[in-house]
Amino acid sequence: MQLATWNVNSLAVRLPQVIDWLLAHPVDVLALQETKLTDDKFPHAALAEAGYRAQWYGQKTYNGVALLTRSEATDVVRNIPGFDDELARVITATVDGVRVIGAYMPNGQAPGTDKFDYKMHWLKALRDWVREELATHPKLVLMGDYNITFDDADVWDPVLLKDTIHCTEEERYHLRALVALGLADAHRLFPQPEKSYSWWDYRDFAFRRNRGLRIDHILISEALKPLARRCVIDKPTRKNERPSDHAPVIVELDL
DNA sequence: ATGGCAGGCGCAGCCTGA
Repeated sequence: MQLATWNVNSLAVRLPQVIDWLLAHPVDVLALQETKLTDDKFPHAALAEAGYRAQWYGQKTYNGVALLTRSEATDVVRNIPGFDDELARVITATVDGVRVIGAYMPNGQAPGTDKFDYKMHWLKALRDWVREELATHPKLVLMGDYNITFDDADVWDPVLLKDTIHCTEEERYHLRALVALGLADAHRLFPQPEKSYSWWDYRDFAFRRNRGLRIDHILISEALKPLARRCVIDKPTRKNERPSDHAPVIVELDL
C-alpha cells in the first residue's frame, strides 16, 4: 500500500499535474492540501477518469483538503470534531483498513500574532483528536502539510531562520507531542539524501539553490512502523511546468 | 532588514502563503 501527501497550491490550477502524477505514481491514497475550491467546484469526475474516488472538504479562496483513493473511503470525518474551526483543514477516512488523516496545519504567520496563537490551539485540538482515533484505529497515518520543521536538519539555513515561523520551539513541541502519541516520522525511518526538503519558496531561485524546508510529513502509528518499506520526497515533481511550491511525499507500507 | 513569486479575487492592488 502506498500513501502520499501533496500540497498542490490550488487544485484548479494543478489538476492536470495531479492527474499526470497519479498516472505516473499510482498510489492507493493521495491526500491533497490547499485545494482552494468550494465543494461544488471539486473536480471529482476528472479524478474518477484517472481511477480515483474522492472525498473532499473545501472553502472559497483558501485551505481545502481532499483524499483521493483507489478503494472506497469510509467513515469520513471533516475537520476536528468538537473544535470549532471555520477553515477547511482536515479530512479523515478509513481506506483498506487504515485510518488516514489528511491535514493542512495552520501557517501561523509569525510568533506573537493571532495566527500563531490559532496554530497552537489548533495543534492541541488535533492532538487530542488523533489520540482518540488511535485508541480505536491502531493502524493510522497522519499526513499533510504540517508547516513545522522537526529540527535543524529540516531547514536550509537554521541560523538565518532560527525561531522564525515553522522553526520555533513552540511549534516543534507540538510536532513532538503528536509523535509522542505513538507515531513515527516515516521519512526518518530510512536513509535519506542530505538536505531533504518538501517545500521551496517560489522566489529567488530557491528550488534551484535547494533553499527549502521539510514541512510536509507522514507520521505512521506504531502498528504500521514495522510494515514501512520506503518513504521518499518526490523532488522531481517540483521541477514541473507550473509547479506547486511543495513536492509530494510518498510512503510504502507492506500491506 | 526587505522583497523577491504565485494564487485568488476581480479587474487594481491587496491578502495570504511559507
